[in-house]
Amino acid sequence: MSAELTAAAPAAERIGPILALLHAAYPDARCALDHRNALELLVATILSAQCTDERVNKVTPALFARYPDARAFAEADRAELEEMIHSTGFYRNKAKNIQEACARIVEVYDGQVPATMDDLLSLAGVARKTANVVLGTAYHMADGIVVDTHVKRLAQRLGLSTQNDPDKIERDLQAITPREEWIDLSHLLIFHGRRVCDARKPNCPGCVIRHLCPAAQA
DNA sequence: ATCCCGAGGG
DNA sequence: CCCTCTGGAT
Repeated sequence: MSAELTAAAPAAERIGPILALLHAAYPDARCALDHRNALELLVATILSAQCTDERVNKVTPALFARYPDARAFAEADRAELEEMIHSTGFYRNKAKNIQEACARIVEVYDGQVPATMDDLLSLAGVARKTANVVLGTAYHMADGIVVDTHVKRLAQRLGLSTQNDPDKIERDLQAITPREEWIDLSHLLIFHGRRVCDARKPNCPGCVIRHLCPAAQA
């Protein structure tokens, strides 16, 4: 007889099937921010705050052509940089953070984006979410799990965490997810969040993991 | 808790 | 009009 897993099962038991079903649904899940190196990914991720990746990808080609390295960003004219990233929102904070972060990368890290959590967190505008993106995708050294707005929402709906603070949600996810899946987990939840488990009107009937979701609507 | 901030969708 | 988008600093 099959002990069918239900939405009422503990998160630690549901995470395996959830990962397997999402892997099957989104075999191409990956970082959606266009980039060619760690610095470009860092800048794109800072720009992605409260902004769609699609919009970030519209401004970064010209941005990366104009500013090819950390020194170029650090020495850029602030007003010109602000204009180039204006459409991503929060453009004053983002321009300031990019320039301060790049100045430190030049002065302290010899122009190379650091590859440890503590060093990344010392950069302006970089907290755990952005640091986890750079470590996981640019350096393939997942030190944590990316918890953005999609991961937060889906973790809560799926009952993988009852917390509200992203750092606490990250710890809950770490506790039930094999480390080798930490990078994929975020990409899978982000893809699913965008295509099915929308913030406004989730498409539960079309969801491949609805039978494992406490929040699923009939 | 509040501020930063544009763009797109409903 | 309102809500949301790969957040972070104060």
